[in-house]
Amino acid sequence: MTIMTNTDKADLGMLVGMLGFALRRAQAAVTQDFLDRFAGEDIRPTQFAVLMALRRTPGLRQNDVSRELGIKRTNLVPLLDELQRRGLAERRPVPADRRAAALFLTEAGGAVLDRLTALARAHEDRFAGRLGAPNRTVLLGLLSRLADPSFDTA
Amino acid sequence: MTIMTNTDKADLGMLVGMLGFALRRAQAAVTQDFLDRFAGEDIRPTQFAVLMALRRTPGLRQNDVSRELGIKRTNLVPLLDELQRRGLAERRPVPADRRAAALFLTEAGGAVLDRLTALARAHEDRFAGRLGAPNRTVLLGLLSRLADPSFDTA
DNA sequence: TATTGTTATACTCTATAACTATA
DNA sequence: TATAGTTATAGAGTATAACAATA
Repeated sequence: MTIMTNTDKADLGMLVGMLGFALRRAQAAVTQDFLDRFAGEDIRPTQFAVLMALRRTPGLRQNDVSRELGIKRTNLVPLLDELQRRGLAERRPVPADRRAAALFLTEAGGAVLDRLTALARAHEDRFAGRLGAPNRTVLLGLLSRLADPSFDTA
Repeated sequence: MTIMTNTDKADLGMLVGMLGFALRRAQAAVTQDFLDRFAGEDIRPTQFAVLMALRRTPGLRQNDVSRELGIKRTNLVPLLDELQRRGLAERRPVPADRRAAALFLTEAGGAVLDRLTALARAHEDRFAGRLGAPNRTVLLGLLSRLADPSFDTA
């Protein structure tokens, strides 16, 4: 009896037709490009998302940020500790609720975020180029639809 | 001076228009559904991918599997240890290269994979329903294009 | 009683260096 | 010298339970 072996490239078969697998590969490519570009600023994707949220909506509470960005409250604490340690964001007391902390970009944080935004634009442009700009819009729509359970019964 | 606060839902602004963020949210939704459905079989996405690859291409070497699926060789070892411990897959010596191990589904592994495939089909159907079947095909095409650097200069 | 932020902790995923046995 | 598989380990990312202060 001969033992069958196969040293060819794996034929992934129906695996490549599965959404989860396709998403994983696409996200790996996009995340790697992000990490390369942002390495010099030492900013991770989640930190960038928080800074963006604070620019768009100053005064957010930690609770809001964690809920909207899908970060557990408990994991947001050390992330904010570091942004604060680096002088990019700050927690301010909320007079109306002394349990809460309102979050703001510092002036330095705003300047850094300006640089980061330029990096992010080049990052987005790379993948817009890979897709074609109209397809990028299509993709964003389909991805948000994937994440939205309200389309389940439709 | 009044301290401005904002307890509304965060306006995520241009964050929702970023591919990385959209991919993260979509993948979270898809992965959660996968984990829910596969919890009873105690199979994780990566384990499932390996089993699928072994069905499609019996006799693959660990090196091939790790390269094609994007798993580090080193992390594949404990994964295979467990599949083997549970009697779902096995390593067989390769006469032509005594360093290598050829990977195969066991009979029990094949039977389990039949069940898993049915779960996977229902899983895929949920999101096909969320998108509409034609859109699912469009999405898969755009995702594979995102992951393919050969489109960079095109 | 419930909520906000916090601490401590654990589990998964991923990544690197170095070893072994073969080639 | 290089490669296949392995070991040990470290770092992210993410998860739960429980606490103090406040509502």
